[in-house]
Amino acid sequence: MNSDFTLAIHSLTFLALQPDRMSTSDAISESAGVHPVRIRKVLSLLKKHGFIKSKEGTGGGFIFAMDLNEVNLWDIYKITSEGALQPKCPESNEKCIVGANMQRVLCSIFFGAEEHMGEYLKDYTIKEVVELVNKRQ
Amino acid sequence: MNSDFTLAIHSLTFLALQPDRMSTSDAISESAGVHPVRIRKVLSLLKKHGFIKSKEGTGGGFIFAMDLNEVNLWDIYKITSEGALQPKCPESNEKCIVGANMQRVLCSIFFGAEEHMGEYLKDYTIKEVVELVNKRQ
DNA sequence: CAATCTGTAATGCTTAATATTACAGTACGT
DNA sequence: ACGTACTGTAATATTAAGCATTACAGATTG
Repeated sequence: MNSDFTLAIHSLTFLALQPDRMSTSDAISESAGVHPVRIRKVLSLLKKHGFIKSKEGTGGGFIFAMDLNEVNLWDIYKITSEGALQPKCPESNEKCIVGANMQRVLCSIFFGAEEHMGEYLKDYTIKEVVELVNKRQ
Repeated sequence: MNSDFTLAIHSLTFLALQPDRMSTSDAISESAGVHPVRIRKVLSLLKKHGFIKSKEGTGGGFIFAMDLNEVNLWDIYKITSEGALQPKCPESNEKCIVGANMQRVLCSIFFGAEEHMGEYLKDYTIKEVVELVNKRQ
């Protein structure tokens, strides 16, 4: 699984716990244990989709822009990892009935699998992730 | 998604269409467009779990060992890719409540996602994959 | 105008996936 | 018995993907 997805969840959860002030990419990256530039790349995506707001300059940073209940993991998956389940089939042999059709069949099956997983992920909002994180401190 | 999974499906589908004779790793690898050694590695796994039988020497190869209805994609997923959905979380910051708990929370969520996807994959047997492959020749 | 941020491109590094080579072991045909 | 055609697997090389790092422009504040 793409780690952009987990970094996005991590970042949003972090921001959810700081609802009143801006958090810097440095602070989030320190919490997540990755490079600040990587966090900014992920946050840039989240901003583009309206989940967070950002502000440049001194005292700037990132802050949640929606209600915690409105954001679920499927939303985040879609923007960070859609298609990640799809198998990267090599060029298979068109002369063979299996080779010629397998890619089409698998793509359709995996697309369904992703949709199915989506139903599961929709049940987790950031609010619930925050609660789970808070449970054992 | 791990390509061992799709190669296993490809191989089993190939064998399903040759129920009466043995197929060589060369023939399967040509159909799948990958190196024979890689196919043998995957087939070795399938054999270990009883899905296929193999025979060495002249006229040898691989052949299906079960009923096509008995093998579903979840069975294959489990032996080739179990845990593939799990995020590879970097060492996050234990001093931060988010960093300290996120991995545990995500692991549990992703485990659930995999189980959920399993319910979907169980509905596809190799027999059905064969039928889908045959549909448009 | 100096300090502190975001935003993003470019480059380098590290690890995972895959291909390739090599060779031992097994079965068959003659 | 011996050459040929296979599987089985380890070791190595190559390629691709993921990620870190560097660099720097632009925005904002005091």
